[in-house]
Amino acid sequence: MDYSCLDDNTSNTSETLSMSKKTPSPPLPLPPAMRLYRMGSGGSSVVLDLENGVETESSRKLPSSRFKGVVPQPNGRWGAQIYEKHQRVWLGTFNEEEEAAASYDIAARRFRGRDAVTNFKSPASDAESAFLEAHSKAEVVDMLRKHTYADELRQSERKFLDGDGNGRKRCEFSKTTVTNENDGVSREVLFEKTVTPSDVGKLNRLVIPKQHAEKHFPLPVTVTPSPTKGVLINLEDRTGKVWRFRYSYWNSSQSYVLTKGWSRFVKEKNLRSGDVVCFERSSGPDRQLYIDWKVRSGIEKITPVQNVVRLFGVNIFNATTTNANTNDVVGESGSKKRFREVDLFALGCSKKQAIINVL
DNA sequence: CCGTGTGTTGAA
DNA sequence: TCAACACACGGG
Repeated sequence: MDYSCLDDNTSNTSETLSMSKKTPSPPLPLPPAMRLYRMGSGGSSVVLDLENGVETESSRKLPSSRFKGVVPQPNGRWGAQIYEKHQRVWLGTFNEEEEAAASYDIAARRFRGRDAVTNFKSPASDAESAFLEAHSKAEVVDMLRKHTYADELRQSERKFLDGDGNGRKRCEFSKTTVTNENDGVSREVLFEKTVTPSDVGKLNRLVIPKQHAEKHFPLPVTVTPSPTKGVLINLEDRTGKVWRFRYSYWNSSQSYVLTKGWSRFVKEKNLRSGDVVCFERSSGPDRQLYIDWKVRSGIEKITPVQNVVRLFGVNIFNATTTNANTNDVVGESGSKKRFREVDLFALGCSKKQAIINVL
């Protein structure tokens, strides 16, 4: 948690050399079938061998990463770290091994120059090099840890393109939901979904159309009857905020869903049925995922929206808002979970029940 | 309670 | 410099 060890004055700007050394080619991917997925956490974690769905209690060994600077975490996620001055600098934890590897790469370039040995080829554009130069090591590390690097990079490039170095208040949002491409770092639009009433209702889940889910968000083998707890995915929105959702497959309804975290998104963005959510992915090596939203086209509304939360046509906002508002202003932490519970209480059912109702 | 990331060690 | 391993600590 402390970057005190980061000495930003160390000479590292190896901008002098333009001719790049060559970076090692990416390691060979493991055959998916041979991969082990971990469940649980801490010392009591158990390795689950998806090959035959058997817990191999014997092997508590964590799987090594095939990437430099990447270390496994007990819960199946991946940590990224880089060393400098005999000290480890923690770069954060990530769901995907490649994500962690890409983060290491970024740190390596910032710490050791653009010719640093990295996991992936991408020699970093001039724009990105400049961006790295413009930020301290601590700042870069912070962005990596908060998973905001890709977005900050994009923003800086947009600002640059807007000309007028006095980038005062560039009126963002002018082009609301950009299915942007020429945004410095390009993004690929994976798919969009017009949300249904139940997507924004009490079920606290978003159904991802099967075709899109299987194409873009393949889950690690739905082997065994054991209900996979799913995975956590991070998506960044247009404000740079990172959303973490649980993504899993519900056998009972044969559907792919975003669950944990989704209702919070719905609430914050005031999503209503008919609105559209858009999933995008950075074309860069980071493969950062993005989520965007736009209000239902057509009916242009005045929708003050803020104080109305309809459920079955009933505005339940009053039942929850009082707390929500105060908590929003005050709280920070600990309060949010409470909303959910209050909401559910108002509905006269538990979360579990809510889910069961779907099944 | 759970996950993060630090403490630590030994190998490269 | 680096990854492996164990687990203390802090947030939710």
